[in-house]
Amino acid sequence: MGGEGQAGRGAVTIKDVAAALGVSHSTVSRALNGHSHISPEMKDKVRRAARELGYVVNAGARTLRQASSRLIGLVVPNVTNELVTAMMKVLAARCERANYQLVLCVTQDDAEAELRHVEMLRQSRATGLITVPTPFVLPETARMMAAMPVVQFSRRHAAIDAPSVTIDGAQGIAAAVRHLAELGHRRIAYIGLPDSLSTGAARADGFRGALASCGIGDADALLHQGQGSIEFGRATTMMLARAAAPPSAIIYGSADLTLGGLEALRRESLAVPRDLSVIGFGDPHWLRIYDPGISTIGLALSESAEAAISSLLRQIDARAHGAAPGTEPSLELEPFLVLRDSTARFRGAA
Amino acid sequence: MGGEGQAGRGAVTIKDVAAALGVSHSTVSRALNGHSHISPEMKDKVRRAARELGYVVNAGARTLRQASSRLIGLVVPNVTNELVTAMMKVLAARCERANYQLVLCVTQDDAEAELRHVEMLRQSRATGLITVPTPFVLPETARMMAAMPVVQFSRRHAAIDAPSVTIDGAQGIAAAVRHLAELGHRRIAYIGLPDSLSTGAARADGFRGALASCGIGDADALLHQGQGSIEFGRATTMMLARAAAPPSAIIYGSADLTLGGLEALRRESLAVPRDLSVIGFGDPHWLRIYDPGISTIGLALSESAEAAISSLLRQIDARAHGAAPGTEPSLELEPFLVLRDSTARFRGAA
DNA sequence: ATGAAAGCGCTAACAT
DNA sequence: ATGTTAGCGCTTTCAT
Repeated sequence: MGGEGQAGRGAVTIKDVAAALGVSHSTVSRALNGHSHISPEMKDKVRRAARELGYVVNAGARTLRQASSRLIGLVVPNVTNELVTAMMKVLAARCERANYQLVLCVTQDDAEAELRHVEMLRQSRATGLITVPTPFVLPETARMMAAMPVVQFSRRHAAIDAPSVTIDGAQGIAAAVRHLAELGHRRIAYIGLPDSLSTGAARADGFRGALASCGIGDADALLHQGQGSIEFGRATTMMLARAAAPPSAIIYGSADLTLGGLEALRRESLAVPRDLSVIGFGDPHWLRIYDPGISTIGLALSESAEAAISSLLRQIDARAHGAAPGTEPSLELEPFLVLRDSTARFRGAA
Repeated sequence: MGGEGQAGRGAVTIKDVAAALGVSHSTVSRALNGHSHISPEMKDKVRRAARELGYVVNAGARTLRQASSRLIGLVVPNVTNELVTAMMKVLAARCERANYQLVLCVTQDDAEAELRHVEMLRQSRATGLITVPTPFVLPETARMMAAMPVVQFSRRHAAIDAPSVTIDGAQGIAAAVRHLAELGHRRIAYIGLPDSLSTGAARADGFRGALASCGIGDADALLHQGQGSIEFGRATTMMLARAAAPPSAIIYGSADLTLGGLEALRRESLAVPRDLSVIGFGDPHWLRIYDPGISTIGLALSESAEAAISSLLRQIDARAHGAAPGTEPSLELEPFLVLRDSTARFRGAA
């Protein structure tokens, strides 16, 4: 049934199909691409012949002709973050429907890797890209990005001249602080991401600001920023739990930090929320298996992904129609507090 | 500082660089690609001019010439599975080093989507692909795959003529059963994936076989297969816990089922392992935050990913050297029991 | 060491 | 409605 469908050189081309039918190759092209002035029978004959010969259109040749490929880049630091997986999922679906291919680029937060990836995307004439930029984007990277439709997602970097879709982490953390303050807590700790990440800086700011506006001073002693690893969350929580003057509540600044924190709390057999109130960040399903259920700062995952993608698609459209660029607005979504059973009224020194 | 670096038509080409230097465009090509017979000074001049003009090689044109692109496809049902994320991570790293781009294709276990993705990969002359095949691969999909280097990962499908790297789920489940039987358990339940998935079928087989070889009959009453969702794990666990004759132990057949199960156990306040022994599947970090720590069937994640990638790369190499195909062996890795504190000696009726 | 020229597979004028 | 032709940007002979 049909030819061998060889890849590479020697593959069957429209010329082969044309020859087999005794027509010109442009007729084949037209038929295959559903052009207007082509007789239905011819269209059918061509279609049939093409599939019988195992013809597969050469996207490269088409790209060369049309000067733009149907690739969309997704440049992310890792592949396990909640926001990233949501983005992959939604973007993959959208790409499939719109006949784009999704090129996944993992930077591991290495600026050089980021540059190499963006370079390759430019080389393959990617239509656009969505990026969670590394902390220290190279000037060259920013310059390359300037030449294509780009959306910054989750994080943003000043050097990149592209709209962003982010989550208002400051508000999220502030809401958590306020909730705890209302419950009477004063010694509230925050374990978060480093200032090098735009997300880390914003969340820490939110923490400080909320503390101040709640009339709680001496923020810094309870503010811990470090690598966003499970390990750091665990170690810092352990340290805090064993401190001479432990906090009565801890807020986490990322899902991994929360995970490490919960592991530490279980090991230390801390009674939550009796001895310690806890608020996590993000809402992975496993927060529900901890006993008690962990209150947390929820993020509108697919919503933010959708927003970013729409922004990118609008830029792509604008470019296709030769419209003026630079009008795309940035967006900052509000997170929301998900209250479960891990916070309680402050009941005196632990 | 350099030109605008326009994308699409009007971008600067080697001809522009050549013109600017008053040399021929083939000289530019040679210089840029580091060919042998080219003077060092010329190489330098060209390099400098290229970067000053903002030249970016057109990968499409190169592909057209060389009849193969530097794309590797990863075709997966979803993007959250432990094995899949491990694969993405490892493959992304390998691709970056070897100058490939990783095209992520998410099928959602829909055979039609799978076909469309594989078709697009063929069209863009992808060098090869790694796939976690859908349960019901279309003949057309299998045929397209026959034309390129392919490795099946985690699952395998009979219609696809390509080596596979899988995990011996039957062994994993059997080991879990044996462990529980040694602890005196007789009423052992298994909650797993459906038979439509090769993984689901194998694991269920392993369960039945181990039960029989441990002299425990009446398997079917305690064998529950269904959608691998958190919800199914939760509902089935709930049902089992409340049954007239509940099991004294439960084994889960996927990480999501485990997650749902643990949620149910927490809700029902079942004492693990006193009232119920539990063994999970896979080893996501959150198994450590449940109290007690959950014993589980551990998988060699990166190892299996590496193996699959190596197999693919070997096929690609072989093809490049015109070697005979079809000699690549399949591999089945052994999972291992990770013992924590969720299993205990059977102590009579609950 | 460099230049000239051909051609990869396709699409899109421009003919007819 | 179909055929002819040119050319996208690149690599690669074949000359020189």
